[in-house]
Amino acid sequence: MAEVTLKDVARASGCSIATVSRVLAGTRPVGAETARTVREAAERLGYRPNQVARALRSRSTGTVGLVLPQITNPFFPSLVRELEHALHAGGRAVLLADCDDDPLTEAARIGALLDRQVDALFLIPVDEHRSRDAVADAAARVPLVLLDRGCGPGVADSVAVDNAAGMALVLEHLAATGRRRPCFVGAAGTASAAVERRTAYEAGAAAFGPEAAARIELGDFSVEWGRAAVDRIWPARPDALVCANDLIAVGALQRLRQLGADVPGEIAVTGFDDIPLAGLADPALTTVRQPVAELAAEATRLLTHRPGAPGSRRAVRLAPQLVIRASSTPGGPLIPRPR
Amino acid sequence: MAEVTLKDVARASGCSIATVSRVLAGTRPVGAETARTVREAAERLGYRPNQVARALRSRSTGTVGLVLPQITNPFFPSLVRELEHALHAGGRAVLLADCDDDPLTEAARIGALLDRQVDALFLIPVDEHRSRDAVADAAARVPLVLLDRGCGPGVADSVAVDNAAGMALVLEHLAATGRRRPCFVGAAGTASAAVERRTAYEAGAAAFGPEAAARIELGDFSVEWGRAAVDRIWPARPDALVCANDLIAVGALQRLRQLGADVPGEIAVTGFDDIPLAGLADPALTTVRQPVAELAAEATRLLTHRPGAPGSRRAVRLAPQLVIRASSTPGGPLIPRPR
DNA sequence: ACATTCCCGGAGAACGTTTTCCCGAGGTAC
DNA sequence: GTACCTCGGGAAAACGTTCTCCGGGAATGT
Repeated sequence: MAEVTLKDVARASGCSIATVSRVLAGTRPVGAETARTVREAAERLGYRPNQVARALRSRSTGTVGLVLPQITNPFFPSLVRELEHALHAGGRAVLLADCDDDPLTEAARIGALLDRQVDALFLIPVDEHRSRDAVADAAARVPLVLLDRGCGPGVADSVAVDNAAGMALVLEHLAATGRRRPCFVGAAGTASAAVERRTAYEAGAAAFGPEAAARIELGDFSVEWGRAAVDRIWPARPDALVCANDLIAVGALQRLRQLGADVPGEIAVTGFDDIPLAGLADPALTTVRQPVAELAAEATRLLTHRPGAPGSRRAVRLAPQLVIRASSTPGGPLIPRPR
Repeated sequence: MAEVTLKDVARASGCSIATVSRVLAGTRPVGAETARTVREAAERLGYRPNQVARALRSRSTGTVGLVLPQITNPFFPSLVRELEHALHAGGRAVLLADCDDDPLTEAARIGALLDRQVDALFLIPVDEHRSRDAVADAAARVPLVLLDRGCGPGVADSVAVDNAAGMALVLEHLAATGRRRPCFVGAAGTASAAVERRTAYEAGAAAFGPEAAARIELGDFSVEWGRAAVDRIWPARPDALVCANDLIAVGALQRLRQLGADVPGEIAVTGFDDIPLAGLADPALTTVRQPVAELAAEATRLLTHRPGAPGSRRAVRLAPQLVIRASSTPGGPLIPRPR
């Protein structure tokens, strides 16, 4: 029951440690007969290579750190899931670090992971600016892929949804279903998602007339803000509420219902991200689905492809998908258009 | 920029590797003067101990595996968060493994984590029975704490909420607010949470009369089942729907609304777990809050306290808390009673 | 027949720590 | 003065791999 090592297998199979290692790792051709003997002995003894020793010698732990602001943010679990599966499929393990939305904790966690010799880092930065130094330092030491949110230009490779395209899909849909007076409920601050979605709204809303692009309320990415925003907006009677994420939209739906507004009859509401909650809201929320599996696949692809050339940072943007549900379609959900 | 090792610090401070190690690890008293020199050199060079080498030598990685069925299950993220914080506070790191609700994947993940020499495992088993062998094997190798769900008696230490107490709180509350005809919507199968909550309902419902304990519908722990269950139950016009978890309850709320039922006027609905969605449902869901932080604290306490005596498995049960919201109180939420 | 290559396998260094063992200096007890 | 601690410190083993180097034999070429 005690650990069986290469030495044990070597002794049992009557050859040297080096040979056993070569057979099991397949790093160099070995005579067919000896290979058979070794494999049999390894099997019989139940040998499992010690990954720590392997890591020390080969300078690669087969471990990737995953640093995120708050696992309780409802958008992250599905992303974590996909990343975990993608990495485990490649035989790598995931060291998880939750930052509690605090840049200092984030820096500490990154340091702890680096001390543990992670081969690479997946990181969703807490803050566009305040995460930057720690992220840049880390990116200088290991391959690092930024996910979902940016962290200043040229700091590291990044993979994210194309926020502008998503917002365009929403506005296009609203226009096609006859909405005329949209209004945007977004988040203040410099987080990339907040900025990109806001500016994309401004750009796209021009098609609804000059004043539509100006109907913007900014708070944060929370349900509470969604509720509060409705109180500020509803008197102006917009016929569509474009929310910067699903939490805001859910809050808006709740408050609109309290006020007796008819969604989607009087006013359409849309979200962004397609968190699980979106489909469960009442009415079910029209939203922009992030291509989570593709994000994960692209992220893992990035870190295998890049040894660490510091010159060219890559920023991959993936196409989102519009998910049309009841909150924007009086006659019930439509079939999403192909794009 | 290349890794600075003990050897470098030794050279810079003019003493031996052993001494440096002793100073930095504090394992043996060292002369005050040398200690100062060493610490200064370490600081100046920016020395960070290589955790992999440390792990190899000391046979302890300072790493704990966390194995769970599905990170996308809305109850888990907060638990993961608390566990992660509790462990990181102790200087340990978390290797995350998501099993995709599949016992085979679970066994593979457990094996992968053991190969990585985790010091211990936190595990939420996928299935009461089909997880058992893999869990028992793992528990024989490292300290293992079962969380939230059981896995047969005597397999490993476990920490979970006291489901019976939670269900009792619910029934007590319903009785106190005048409900007379409760009905239970639970999950079939042998999962410990499903069984315990079901039997606790049966025991507690006896106070409502003999037929109340028999009003039980069993499906699974999903929103869909909650919706479906309402269709089977509503014709009998119960005045309270006791759901085995929040997802079921949310599904029930949705369907009841579609049917035009008045919640909580005509019928109260309660859940279990207090997932984030519970507070956002409409009406907000009365439910039983799991003491997530305490679960995590107790779990970490268990694995430090127990070297691995195979004789006595400990099963810790923690008291839940009733969270009273609008779904069970016609006059708006009451103040939760102290207990 | 001899040089060259190739193939298979072993001995041992290396990875960066922790820890055991040892040594010398200085103090104390007799 | 000798015996015996204690204390600060160094040399080197050990952890379990991977990988480099080396050697012996067979095969091939001239």
